[in-house]
Amino acid sequence: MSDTDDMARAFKALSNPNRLKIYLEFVRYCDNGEPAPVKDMPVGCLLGEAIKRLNIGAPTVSHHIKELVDAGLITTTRQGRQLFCAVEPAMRDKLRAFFAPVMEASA
Amino acid sequence: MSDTDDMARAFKALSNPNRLKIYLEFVRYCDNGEPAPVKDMPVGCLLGEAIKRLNIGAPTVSHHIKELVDAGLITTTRQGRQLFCAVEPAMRDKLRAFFAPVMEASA
DNA sequence: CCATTAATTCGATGATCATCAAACTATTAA
DNA sequence: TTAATAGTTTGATGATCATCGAATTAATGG
Repeated sequence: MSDTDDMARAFKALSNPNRLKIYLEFVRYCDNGEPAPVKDMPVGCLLGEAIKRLNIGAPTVSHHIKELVDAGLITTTRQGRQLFCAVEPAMRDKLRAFFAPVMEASA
Repeated sequence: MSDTDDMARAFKALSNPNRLKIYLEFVRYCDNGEPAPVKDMPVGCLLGEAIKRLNIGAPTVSHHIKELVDAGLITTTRQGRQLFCAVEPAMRDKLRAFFAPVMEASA
């Protein structure tokens, strides 16, 4: 698997509008510019609220979350019956680097 | 169509490995850090050489290029029987901004 | 005009996708 | 131990996708 293929896989994970919105919820929650950003966010929150906003069922959200995990974009942990998600910083940085201007990247 | 949907569409266009490679050829060619970067690159070049590298047929490349255009990632012009492609700077910047850290984006 | 070249269109095919409803598992609470 | 809650799995369906071969259009060169 080439590096390009890794990127393509990440893009595929972000190519579904609902999945992108879910990822963005996590990004906003985890990377909001605070000195020590909160790392985790309960999916229960998504299921309870965001699902209604997105108008998709629980199985679909579950599926989307797994896709985001498989693409290396987020990680999950479980606490009791709740799932916690966190943005994977390595992949986020990879994406940033990918779109960084060539001039800056090679400087 | 929300801004998020625009992004999702761009990601979808980049989610196919071959299409991503084609786009990257254009990016490298158009945005190589030179003061006045060359803007255009003949697709004929792709068809002649890169196609062999990618191992896909001419109809497929033609299709991929149209997808990149529809997603707003590149533009094309025609000269004689050759097609010329250029990276769309607005969309490239949008993608960069999308992955820019929140801290920097709001500074 | 004819042949060649560059790219597109068409039609088809097998593959993957997004989503759902129903059934299920696991955890908590009464 | 029963009920409720959080999320997952399964199986299905209609939709979209990537790719191809064949036919097609458009431009160039003899």
